[in-house]
Amino acid sequence: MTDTTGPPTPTPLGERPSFLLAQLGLHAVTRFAERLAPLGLHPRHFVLLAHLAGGDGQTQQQLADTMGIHRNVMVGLVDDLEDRGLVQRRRHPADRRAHALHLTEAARDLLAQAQHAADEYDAELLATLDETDQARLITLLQRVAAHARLPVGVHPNLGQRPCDVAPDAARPAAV
Amino acid sequence: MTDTTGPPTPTPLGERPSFLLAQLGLHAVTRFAERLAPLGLHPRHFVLLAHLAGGDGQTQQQLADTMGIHRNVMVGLVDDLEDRGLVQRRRHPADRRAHALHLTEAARDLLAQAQHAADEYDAELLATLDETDQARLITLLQRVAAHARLPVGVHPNLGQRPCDVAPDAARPAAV
DNA sequence: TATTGTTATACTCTATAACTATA
DNA sequence: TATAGTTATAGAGTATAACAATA
Repeated sequence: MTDTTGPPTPTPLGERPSFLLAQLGLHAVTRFAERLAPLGLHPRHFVLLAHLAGGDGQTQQQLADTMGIHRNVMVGLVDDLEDRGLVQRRRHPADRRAHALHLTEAARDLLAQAQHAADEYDAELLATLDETDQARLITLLQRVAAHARLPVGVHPNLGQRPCDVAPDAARPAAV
Repeated sequence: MTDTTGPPTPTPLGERPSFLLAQLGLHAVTRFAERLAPLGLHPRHFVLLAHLAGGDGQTQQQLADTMGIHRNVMVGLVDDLEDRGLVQRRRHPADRRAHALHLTEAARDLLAQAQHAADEYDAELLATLDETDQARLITLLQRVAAHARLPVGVHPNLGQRPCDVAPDAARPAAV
């Protein structure tokens, strides 16, 4: 059968996994950005700090590859964080072209607060599910992500415009 | 306890539901846009056509509210589809300021193809899960979306730049 | 010749505000 | 006065290409 007339009842958007994921993904990143804004951090800054905390001294290019963004964008992100005294560009011991990025103590304090805010938001996002279903959902999402060959912990477009993080604005607690 | 030092082991990004949703959401909308591109449709066009198929004769403002976008953006979307002969702007029977939007037969044909492409993509996206887990994931996502008070079938930022849909390009099949 | 960091440019998308014609 | 549609404008974000320093 060449079914060119289409199915009698098309799948509603609210039942499409792709649509649900797109809708929830945008919502999650927007709300998470709102939670991070009081700390003066953009979601991308959070991801950058988190990745850097996993290994000090990485180059900008390495971090850009890890985060799935272009090195040009990385320049601006590091500029922001350096202006705020959260990261330092030091001489790379082995390559004089590259910068070795290092977190400051203030950054580790602020990152801990950001992780706490993220934990709170994640809990609230899934608050309607019991613990079993929460774990089930996370596992299912991880399986789908793995099947799509998405790198673990990498997300290039984390929140473009939910908040504007001026280097000299809104940092009530740390720094 | 004022836990300002943070937890000893921060939650990895790959275990955060907010991060997984953001990552998968962007991935889904990007890949879906690629599937739709051969039809000359942007995801937003697809959503517009799908909503309009549910009720012909709506005004641009009504559709914009339904889709969660501004009426200014709706103008451009309707322009695209009208240029391609997929929708018609007719006189509204009750309000001479408004346009009554109507789908053409070509649009219904193309929409059926797009729905088919969406079904195919959704199936592939979840191909790694058996039927039980697929249904479970969709239900869990719907519950989380409902808890977040997300309107059913509404997603404003559906794919900004994965493909550029020129009104006079790339329409192999219909129209 | 290739690569790191940087800067400049153009392009896209969005948000805001205006304008008109109707209500 | 408020609303539907339209247009224009400015802003943010991105991508591409170049450049200097170094490998």
